[in-house]
Amino acid sequence: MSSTSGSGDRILAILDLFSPDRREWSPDAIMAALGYSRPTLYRYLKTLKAAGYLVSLPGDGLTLGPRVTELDFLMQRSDPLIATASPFIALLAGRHPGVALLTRWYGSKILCVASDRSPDAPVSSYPRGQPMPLARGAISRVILANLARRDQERLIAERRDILVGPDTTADALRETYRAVRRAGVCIAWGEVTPGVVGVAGPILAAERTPIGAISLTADAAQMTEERLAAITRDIRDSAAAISGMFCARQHRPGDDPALKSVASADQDCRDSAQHFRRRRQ
Amino acid sequence: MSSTSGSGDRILAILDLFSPDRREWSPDAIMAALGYSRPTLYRYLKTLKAAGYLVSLPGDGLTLGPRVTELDFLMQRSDPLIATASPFIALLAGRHPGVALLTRWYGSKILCVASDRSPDAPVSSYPRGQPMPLARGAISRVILANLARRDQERLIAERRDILVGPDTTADALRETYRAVRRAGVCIAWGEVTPGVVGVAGPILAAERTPIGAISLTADAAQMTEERLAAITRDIRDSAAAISGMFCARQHRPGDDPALKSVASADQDCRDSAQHFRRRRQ
DNA sequence: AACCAAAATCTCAATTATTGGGATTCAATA
DNA sequence: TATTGAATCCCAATAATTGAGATTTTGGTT
Repeated sequence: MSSTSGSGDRILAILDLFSPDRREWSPDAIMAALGYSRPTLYRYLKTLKAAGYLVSLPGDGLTLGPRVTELDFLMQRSDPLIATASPFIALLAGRHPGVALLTRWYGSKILCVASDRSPDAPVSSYPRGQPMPLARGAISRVILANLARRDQERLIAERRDILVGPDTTADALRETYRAVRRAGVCIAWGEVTPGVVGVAGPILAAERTPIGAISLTADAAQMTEERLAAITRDIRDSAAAISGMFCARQHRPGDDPALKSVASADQDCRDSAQHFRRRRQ
Repeated sequence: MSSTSGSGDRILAILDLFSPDRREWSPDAIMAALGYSRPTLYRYLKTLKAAGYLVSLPGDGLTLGPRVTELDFLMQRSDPLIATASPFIALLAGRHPGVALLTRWYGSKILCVASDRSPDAPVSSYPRGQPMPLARGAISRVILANLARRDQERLIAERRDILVGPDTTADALRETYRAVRRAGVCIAWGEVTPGVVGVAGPILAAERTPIGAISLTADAAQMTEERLAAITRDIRDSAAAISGMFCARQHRPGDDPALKSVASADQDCRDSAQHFRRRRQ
């Protein structure tokens, strides 16, 4: 990460200030937080406001503006990963009572980008758009486990504070990751939400780097051994199928992979999964 | 709009390329479209990709990335206009069969930022995130009608192509706007969607500038005169109430106006509307 | 209506950070 | 392994960004 475009970074840094804890910022607060001079900041704000990324509040304050909604609307229809994975999510939620999620890995964050739930599922606490914890749960673990060695090490070093705790050493982590990676799936009991079991599989891009995960969370109290085995199998197959289809996409660019039906997803799930796993060797 | 931050604008311009018609862009296409040099473009792209605004597709292409989803998630919970207007939208959709929308005006676009529909409503073609046409429909007209004189003129001049057509002169437009402004509400029959009637009221900020609109669209075939009168009254009152509440907000900053119930919105609808209209004189 | 304080914008010189041509490295494919 | 195209690096030139301070605008108050 050598050369970045400084000015652009400084503008985007303003958007980074907005968080669930602080959804309104005054110009002065931004100045203090980022150390920009007044004219410079107002120039940046003019740009961001003109484009709709920020809007003024009555009084003096700023919040995120409608342009982000517009972009998200587009993004939802643009991301081929979402298009590819949607039928699988529906399939999972249809077969097993629970909440199926598609999450994406970016920067060093995990974000839910699509979800589906069975009619009788407990309400999910992680709807679309919600960042997921990096240190806990099946999703995060299955992603971290599939990182390239050096990325994994970098992350362990950088986020030592949250990844390594009183009951986890760095070495234990590495061992866990190795096992998860080999298994191709990860199961976690009540790590994110008590009383809920989560099963997650990795979505891997061509170079074998994880770009996201597919998962199902279900009520732990109603979980049986067979059911868990079935879920695990479905998750693993779905993850493999999605990975394979997503990579294959590159050969038919511009081809809008019209949302596939749940039925055909089911088929793909069996077919592609095998092919893909075979190729992995 | 004299001094803008050039570098930042050039970065954001990249995001503007993405549209429903073209959701994938290759670096070369961007270079051609915007005329940036190769190193510069790649620097920009690195910034945008690192922040998650763009992601690489398999092959070589880029699409919008998960960061916009994250921001939208936040925005939805940050925008006090949405918080203020939500109960009114619910109220409208509850009282009248149809689709109630909250739209925001920014730049020179109209965007739907929240919606609700009655159980028996025909499906809306304008969900959250969807841009609305500038030249047709009750929403656009009620917003344009309430623009400050010079903004209105500027817009008429700039978007002459879509605003002034074979059956509309600029003067007729101005006259229409004047009438709509005076009425405080606008009704349009089948302009956006055939067979559908739309009623919209303006949401005005402190300085009387429109920042959005609240509207209800309903099946024209099932519309009666009384019903339309009732809707019109509700829309006008809601719009006035929201405008008043939104402006009042500035005196209790940081105060999270916890979502009000539909019942209390109903009350506000009557109360505030009168106050606000009185103040308008 | 006139006034006041705070917010937003402007001016402009200094300088710094950005730019782009060309060379180079990296990565994927045959 | 050779080959092509994509992505990055290098570095001097320059054009664009920056910020102190002055100025205007805005919104609220007496």
